[in-house]
Amino acid sequence: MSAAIAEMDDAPLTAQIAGKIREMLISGELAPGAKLSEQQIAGQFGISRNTLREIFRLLTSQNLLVHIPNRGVFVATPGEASVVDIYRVRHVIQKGAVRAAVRTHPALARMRELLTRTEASREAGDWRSVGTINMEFHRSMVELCDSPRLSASFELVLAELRLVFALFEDTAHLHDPYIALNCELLVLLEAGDIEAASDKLDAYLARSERSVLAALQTAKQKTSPRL
Amino acid sequence: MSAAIAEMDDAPLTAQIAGKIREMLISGELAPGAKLSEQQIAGQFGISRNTLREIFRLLTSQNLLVHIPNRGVFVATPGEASVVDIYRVRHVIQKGAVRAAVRTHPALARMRELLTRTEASREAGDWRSVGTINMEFHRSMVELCDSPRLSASFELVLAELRLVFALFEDTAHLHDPYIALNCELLVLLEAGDIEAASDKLDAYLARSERSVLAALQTAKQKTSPRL
DNA sequence: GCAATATCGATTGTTGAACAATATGTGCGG
DNA sequence: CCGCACATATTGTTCAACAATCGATATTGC
Repeated sequence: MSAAIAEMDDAPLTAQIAGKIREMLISGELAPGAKLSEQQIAGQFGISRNTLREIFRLLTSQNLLVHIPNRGVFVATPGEASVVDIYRVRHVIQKGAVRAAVRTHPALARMRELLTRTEASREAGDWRSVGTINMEFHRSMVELCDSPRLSASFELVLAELRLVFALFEDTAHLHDPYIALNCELLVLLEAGDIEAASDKLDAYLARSERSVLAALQTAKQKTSPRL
Repeated sequence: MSAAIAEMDDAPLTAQIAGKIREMLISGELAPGAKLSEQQIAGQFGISRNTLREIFRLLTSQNLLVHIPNRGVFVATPGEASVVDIYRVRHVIQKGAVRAAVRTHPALARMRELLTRTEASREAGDWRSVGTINMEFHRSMVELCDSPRLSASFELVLAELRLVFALFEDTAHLHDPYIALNCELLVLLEAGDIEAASDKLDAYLARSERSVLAALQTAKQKTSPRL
């Protein structure tokens, strides 16, 4: 009945907690660079240290945590190099997706639906939601490839990118200008104009990367003026 | 003294064993579909069950093992769907690499070197080595992107592909025809002819995929005539 | 005899405690 | 001020145990 939001009872304990920690990471609840003490986190979630270590291994393999031997695990702190790399991956994979696009693909319909929901969230001023849906939009775009492995790889970098966004507090202006670009891109895809869509994607990614890098720059200045 | 072959002492125990198991997987020592009992494997390597579970999580996240809750972990058995998907990923990523190629990139030199070593191994009749070097060749190609994350993703599917090769016994004819194609492709890249190189890559991948699928078909018939 | 069910056994899931190995921090002496 | 020994805390790893779950076997009823 009320099992609407988060009710994954049956899933193995490690998956549950891993999901929770993942949520805390991309929501910024766990600050980047923070050290995650095994003892403390294990106590906090009421699980054993051994079980937690399995979870840490999982999240580390997803680039959300960094594991330094004999030192512990830390929340990853994506720097400019990571952002550049992430957008390089996006460029390759998403361009491949656009090239593989066919007009009848269900992913296009999903993208259209997400776009309307974005509009709604934007008018409601829910920028947090706008960011989430925007991510989903691009995730769906990659599904044009019909490749589970490619989608999985892409999801990895998207999660990492959300970690970057968690560094900022004001995400509004980071998403706002791109809704329109998303819309234009989708129209081109629905029309089957691969060439134009590809160019539009280039523009989108270049512009997005620049603004993320800029925001990262200012954010870094605020948190640590020197070093 | 005799510390020639495998002596990674300092690395954490889990990394060591994980590497060993990984080797056993891609060398076919652990047959696809085989169940890996925690107790047995842990005893075999003289490590604890807890430590082994961390390793299993790692290899599972790399698609080399399949983890079924409350059932255990099994060596992944890539089927036709996996092969098709793997080549889809290769298509997207490697095409992106070719597009990003610049004539002065060090990866090109490495590819050239690997090609000569392939020739040597081929004449020596060491097909096992030919396969390994061929993988390295394509791995280097992806490094044209200068993207650690893209390289990591690609390495994942390559490892899985080697798992497929482990299903066959006669890998000679699977690599032989492609040495020449690799060479032609490299020549085009060195000449800076992106367009031609891209086409050549398409041909390579299409042909390789077909032969792998064919080999998989016959291999499956031999192991399990029905079902 | 055969199908549905109950039971049993083995394996995985998870825990807690223990010890070794390693890094961090502290104080001492030079 | 610098380097070195020591104390401390955390991670790395193991072990033993118990709960939960799955598969197979044995039982029961028809």
